[in-house]
Amino acid sequence: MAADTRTKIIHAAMELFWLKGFNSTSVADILSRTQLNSGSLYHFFPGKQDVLVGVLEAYRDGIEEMLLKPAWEGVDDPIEQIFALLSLYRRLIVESDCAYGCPIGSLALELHEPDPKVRELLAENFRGWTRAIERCLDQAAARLPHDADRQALAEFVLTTMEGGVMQARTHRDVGYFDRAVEMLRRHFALLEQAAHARARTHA
Amino acid sequence: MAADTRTKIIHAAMELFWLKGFNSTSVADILSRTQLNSGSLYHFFPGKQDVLVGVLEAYRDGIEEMLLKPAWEGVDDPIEQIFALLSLYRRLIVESDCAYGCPIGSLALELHEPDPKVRELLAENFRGWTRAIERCLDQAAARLPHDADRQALAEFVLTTMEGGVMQARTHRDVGYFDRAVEMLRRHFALLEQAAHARARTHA
DNA sequence: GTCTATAAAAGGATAGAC
DNA sequence: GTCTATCCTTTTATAGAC
Repeated sequence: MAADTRTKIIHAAMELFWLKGFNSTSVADILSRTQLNSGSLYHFFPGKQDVLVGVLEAYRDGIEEMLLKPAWEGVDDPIEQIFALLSLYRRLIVESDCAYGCPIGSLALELHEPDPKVRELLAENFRGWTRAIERCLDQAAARLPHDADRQALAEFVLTTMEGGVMQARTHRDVGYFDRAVEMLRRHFALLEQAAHARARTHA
Repeated sequence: MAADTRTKIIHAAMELFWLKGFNSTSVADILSRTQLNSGSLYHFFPGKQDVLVGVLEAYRDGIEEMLLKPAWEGVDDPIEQIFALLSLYRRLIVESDCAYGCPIGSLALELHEPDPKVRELLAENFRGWTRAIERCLDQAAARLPHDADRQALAEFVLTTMEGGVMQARTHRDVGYFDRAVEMLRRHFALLEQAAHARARTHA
């Protein structure tokens, strides 16, 4: 089915905000890419800010289908699902010649005084991401120390992704991302070891 | 001594780029804050982009005096120096009501097609930061597993800081930063344990 | 719902006197 | 080195016909 006008605008803006950022994307850019006219855009959106709201809602609502499902294709182990998601980001980095930036993270740092709706949507996007990781950790709970803070650990996976993406992009070298992920893997290995050791002690 | 014009511009731009970002800071903003006129700025800088270069050079050249020295006041243990630096960021987050963003990280994600000079300066800033951490790790080498990759570990400290700052800012809650740092602390604790265990085995 | 034309403002940068 | 005035472009947004 041909996308309706509103959807076309959201998708074009999604890509442009990702490629150039919010401030560097003009309404004219969006119109030119969609082959629409000013009147159409302002019929659906009061202003550019509202297009951003639509884009952030689309990211939030698409996390399952557009991000997690592709990343977890054929991966069953919950811990490996976490690293499979990180591998997907690695692919995006490589495919963009290390110019990739997480669209949510980039917007979160670009917008210095976002209106409350925008800020809340950025936070919702992060929460959706970390909750997905948290579900993996819950499934793997038996392999982790029982006092492990799974929420904090899930947030730390996001921390690793965002920090790794930022450095890979800045240095234009995916090695920075790889090493960050490797550190996280080592952390999980140490946690699983600690859980084992403790289990043995109490056996 | 009264700062000369060039310095005044750099300092004003430094603060404005940090508060509002590069694209959202106009030349007029800089002029208004410095009480200077357009002619003065363009006498010292060919354009706005070049002011940015000056700002990034100032950050790079000031890392020791402006960042590390204050952070490490009275802290001798090299591992504790790492966490003292992170504590300084925590203070900045709290003092800004959780609106704080790392100026380098924010610019690194805001500027999507930076010219080579700007990109290289962003990278140099990150390198200066991670090298400082690496020096701490070198001093603490005996307490870490001997096969520990200290460069990767130093980069991971930056990863933690940047990811933690980004989430604290987005959620407007310093707890996100605290939990990221706590995870890192746990990682260091596990590393020191592993180093100990191995040392005992080989004794 | 979409089109064209255009208003209204902001932004980067320059010119030329002093 | 600094001042004022101003050019030119880009940008967001609106008006009103269709």
